[in-house]
Amino acid sequence: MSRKILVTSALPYANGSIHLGHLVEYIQTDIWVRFQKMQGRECYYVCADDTHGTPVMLRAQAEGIAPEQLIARVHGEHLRDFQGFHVAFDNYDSTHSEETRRYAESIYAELKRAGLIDQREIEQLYDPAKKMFLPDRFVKGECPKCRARDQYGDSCEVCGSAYTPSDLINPYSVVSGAVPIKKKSEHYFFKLSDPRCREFLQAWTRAGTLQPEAANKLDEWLTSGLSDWDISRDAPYFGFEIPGAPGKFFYVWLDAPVGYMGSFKNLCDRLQLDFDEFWHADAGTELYHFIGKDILYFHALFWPAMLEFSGYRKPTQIFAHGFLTVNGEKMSKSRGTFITAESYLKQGLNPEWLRYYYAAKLNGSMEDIDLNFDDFVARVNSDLVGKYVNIASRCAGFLTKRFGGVLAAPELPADIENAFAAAPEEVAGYYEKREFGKALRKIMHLADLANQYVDANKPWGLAKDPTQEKLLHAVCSTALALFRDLTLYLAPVLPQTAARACQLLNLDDLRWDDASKRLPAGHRIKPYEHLMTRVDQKQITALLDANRENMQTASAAAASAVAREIAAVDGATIGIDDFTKIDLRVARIISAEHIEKADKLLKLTLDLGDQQRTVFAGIKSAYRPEQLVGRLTVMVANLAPRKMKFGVSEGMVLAAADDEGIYLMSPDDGARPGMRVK
RNA sequence: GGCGAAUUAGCUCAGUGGUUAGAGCAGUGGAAUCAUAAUCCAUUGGUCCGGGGUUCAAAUCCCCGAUUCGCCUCCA
Repeated sequence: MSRKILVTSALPYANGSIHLGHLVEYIQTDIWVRFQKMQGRECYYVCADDTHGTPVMLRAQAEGIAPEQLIARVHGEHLRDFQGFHVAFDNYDSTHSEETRRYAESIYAELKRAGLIDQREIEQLYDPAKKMFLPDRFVKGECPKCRARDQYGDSCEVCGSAYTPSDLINPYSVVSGAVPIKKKSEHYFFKLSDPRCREFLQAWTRAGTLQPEAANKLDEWLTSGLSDWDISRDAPYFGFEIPGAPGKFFYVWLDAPVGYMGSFKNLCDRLQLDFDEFWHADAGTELYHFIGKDILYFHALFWPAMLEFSGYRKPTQIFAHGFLTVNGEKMSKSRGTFITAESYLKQGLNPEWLRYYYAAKLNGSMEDIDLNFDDFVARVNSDLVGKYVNIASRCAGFLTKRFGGVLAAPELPADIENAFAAAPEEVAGYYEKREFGKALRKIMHLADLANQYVDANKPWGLAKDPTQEKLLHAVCSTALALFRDLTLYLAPVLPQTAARACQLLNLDDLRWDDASKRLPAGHRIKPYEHLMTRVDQKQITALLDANRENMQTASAAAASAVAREIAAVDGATIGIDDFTKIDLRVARIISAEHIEKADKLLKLTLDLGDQQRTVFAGIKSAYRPEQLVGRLTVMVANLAPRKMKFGVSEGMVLAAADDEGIYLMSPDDGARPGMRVK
């Protein structure tokens, strides 16, 4: 029986644009799905926007629109970006749908009936100005260990220590700037600590459902013990209200994976498919989730447990991939070092270049992959234009001009015949295992053979000799037959180029088993039009420049939004008395040195006129010590001394900072060390 | 701090006990001129992160160290 396969990619969050990091996953999944479809398998690829949660709610407020308006707009943007990269979902839905609500509610009801839902009171930080509970990310303050300022509620970026939001010194709400208070609330928990869950997960995670590295990671988590999972959030919250629990909503991570079901149900209704055939506990069909390694926890623990104890089938396998780095550097959403899908397309870069490059780097593991733009240019130009497209380009002209576009029977030398005959199975094996890099390596080796064949037979030489007419015809027809095979193998990666090659070859479509059938003598092709242009390094430069500009605009917009929020809250202002408590002094930096093992700190010695101070400043990323020595700056002179990992810091220097950089304060000319700043 | 992963040619990567460690690209030398996109032939290049060990034999297995990156739960 032919395989029936349901495939998902992780749902992108509706609070942000699709960037090149997201695309690794969607391109990976799309290639795999296209491959399965070419094999003639019944395969569906569904996805959706993940729409619920605090960030979406707050962003909609900041924009002055309803969350529903925001998610509708973002849904359109996301779908546009995916289509731009030829990611062909069978359905792209939203978690804010009746289908998803229904499955979320029924799964919850089943878990409750199974005795796996617990209720208990917990204490959390609460924003009294905004009247809402604050997730960790929305509370900032000073690190309890090293006193670094503006640290998130979970861990310190300066000293790396982990803690809880209530440990923060001088905490403030990122939303309003108000001081959070502690408040109790009743929460609902999925009892993952229940022995039934533990036993089930121990078996499930070792049943070949995960990559070996993922299974190891899960093993660590399982042996260290699972605690219950908090699945409720208090109003105000954009999401689904929990049945029978007014003011309580499903946590976004509960209904996000349920969105896979919701989206598929929506597809079933459109195409008259049988939902149960894919989701019934005993379903004989296959279910695969492509995810990033960062959300393994949710997909390999919570999600299968939810499905198991609510009577549904579990995923056949979870395919986790690594993160994307760009030119060797980590790209981070919050830092804004990302290139959006939209800007890539707007700059006129070919989406298939990126699909090819990612595919060349992808394998079945969760290792990170690096987008190195120099390598990108070299690889795309050499492989796709130089090797692959070149074969058609150098032979199709003869066929059109000399033979009316009609093919002769191909005549392959034995070694090439053998190499190509073995390819369909080998390449298919690589695609199936998600070893795309190996697949492309093999395909490019075949392209090399095809170019060698052309070179050995020199059609341009044959063309000058009227007695060689027949051989010229055979050679060009053979080369084109090889080009057809290569197109077939590349089609999952390059759907658009493959479609245009089909036009050239006058074929309706390409199926994998066509590889065994040569184009017959007498088949007529169409005139050659160029199939792909080269990447110009200048296009890359322009792309990088464009995203730098975008980021500045974006951070400026974000800053003004924060300013509006802060201005709206009375509690955020202080009186002059509060300000005069701070003793600010002009100081001269008389020495600055690196600290062994410190990632962010420099050790400064400051001259205050009548005394010297040692201050550790988190400015290593922006300044070299030799740039600092001798210059004037401003310090807080009456800050309590603080023991830090590398010594005692006796104050702090003032600097402006955002995601882009750190800028130390300087007084105008004439200021002298020790002068008070007020 | 604990645990884990990675480190191989200028670049991107293969290679998990067995000749003299490979590929593509880049570089160098030559050939070709069909292709408004290029190719073909030859070739330079390696302390396999460092050190120690096991073994007849180590890039591969073990130990120590360096660097980078993750994870260490209610964070998307």
